[in-house]
Amino acid sequence: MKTEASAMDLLWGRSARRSRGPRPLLSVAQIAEAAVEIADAEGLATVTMQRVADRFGFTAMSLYRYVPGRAELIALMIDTALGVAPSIDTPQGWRPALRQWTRHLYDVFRRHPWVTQATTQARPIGPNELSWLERAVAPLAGTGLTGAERVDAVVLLTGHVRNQIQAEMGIAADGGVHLAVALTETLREHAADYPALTEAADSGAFGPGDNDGFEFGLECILNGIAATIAMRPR
Amino acid sequence: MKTEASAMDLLWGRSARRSRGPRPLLSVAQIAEAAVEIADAEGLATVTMQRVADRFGFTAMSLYRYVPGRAELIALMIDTALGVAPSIDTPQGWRPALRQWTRHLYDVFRRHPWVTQATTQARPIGPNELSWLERAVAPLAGTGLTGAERVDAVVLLTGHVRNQIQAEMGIAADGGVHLAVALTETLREHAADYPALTEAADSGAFGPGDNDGFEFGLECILNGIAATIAMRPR
DNA sequence: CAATACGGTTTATGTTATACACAGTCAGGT
DNA sequence: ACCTGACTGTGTATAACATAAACCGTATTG
Repeated sequence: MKTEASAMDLLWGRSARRSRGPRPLLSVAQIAEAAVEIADAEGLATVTMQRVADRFGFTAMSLYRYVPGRAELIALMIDTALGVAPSIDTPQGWRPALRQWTRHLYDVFRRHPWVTQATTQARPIGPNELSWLERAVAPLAGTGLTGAERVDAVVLLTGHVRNQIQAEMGIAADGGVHLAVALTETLREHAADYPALTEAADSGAFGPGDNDGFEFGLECILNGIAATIAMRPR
Repeated sequence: MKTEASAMDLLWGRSARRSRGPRPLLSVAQIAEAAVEIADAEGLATVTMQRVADRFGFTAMSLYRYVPGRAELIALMIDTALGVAPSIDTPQGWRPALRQWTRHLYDVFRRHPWVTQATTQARPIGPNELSWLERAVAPLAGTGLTGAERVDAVVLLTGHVRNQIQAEMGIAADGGVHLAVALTETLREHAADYPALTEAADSGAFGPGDNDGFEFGLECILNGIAATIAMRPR
């Protein structure tokens, strides 16, 4: 028999405590943590049931006592990696609060870059992930935005973080060469077909310069939210 | 022998035309198109070399004459699915132009939802993908933004589209139940832990209502870009 | 015409998730 | 204090997958 608990049950700790047979030597949390460590070190693809089990000196199959399958394990990994959302210590309005929140999220994603890959598939939401949502939606109360819009605004910020991390991980990888080089070279060859990009590149768009896409985008979104709020009746 | 062309060579059509042996019965484009059809119909995971080859009545191995491996095939699929970027027919400034561009991109992603999964890994950029970038950066020329910022702004929009599609594909999938239901149910059980979210939900955040996260976010970002431009010296 | 490069196939290998049945082990009622 | 049965971890097996290597016929080129 394998675990019958759904991913949702596991995430929300609804495991029926069975007290009959031998005591389990592992726990779902332990397994998830080990998997996260592997993913942090060598990427999501290298997280196999085998490797996780090896960490404990167990066989791959033994993990199926705790987790229904690999997909559910990954869902657990995400919630484990996110951890509970940090509290925000700036009470001066929604703007600095969201700025700080976004930077916190950015840090987490930088520590666990594989999360961007893992979160692309449909998956259940765990308590930690929900806590992040909660902390971001809270400061937007009383801004005149509807509940739906408050959530949408937060989704916007999350998307920015995801996208930024991905870009940093190197959107282009042609034999290990960095995006900047690969793209600039390609652009040089096809300058006629991509005049606007070429012009942007010439003014230093892809250089390793002081450009910080994350901060630029963050302020941009915050400006946009502010503008949207401003045109709302209070 | 297999194909020695790199993904970049394939994408940019740098295939050395060999005229020696028998004529190829397939083409890289045909293969990519077939793979895209499979992914559209049944998801990226079901795109195996076997299934693609079956479409032509060939063996899986025959594909390796055209494509170095599965990763390169996926890169080709992305560029094929994107297609060449549509031209923008509104010359009234960058705002409507970018709005239209983003909606176009949104449509493409809706037609090929698997692209969001595929683009999470490091990959080479193809001519079509670059054409999309080009069309979006162009209207931002002369806005006072630096080249780097122009690209950052476009990346922002792309991230929004990606994120939105993903959300639509159902961030939560607990046995086929939709995000709205699953989340609202979870929230009800833990209302005390997530007060702000509960409040937002009560005001209709997750209902199937008239809320359109895509349009909200889009206007938000455009507002933000406008605000950023406004505080630039001309 | 002969050499050779090339397209497609056959066969094989290593990796993966996972199904299934078995053996040891421990809790709980008697 | 015992059984007894539920539950845990293991061994073995299977199927799907990507891909490597060797092979064979064919069509082009010298």
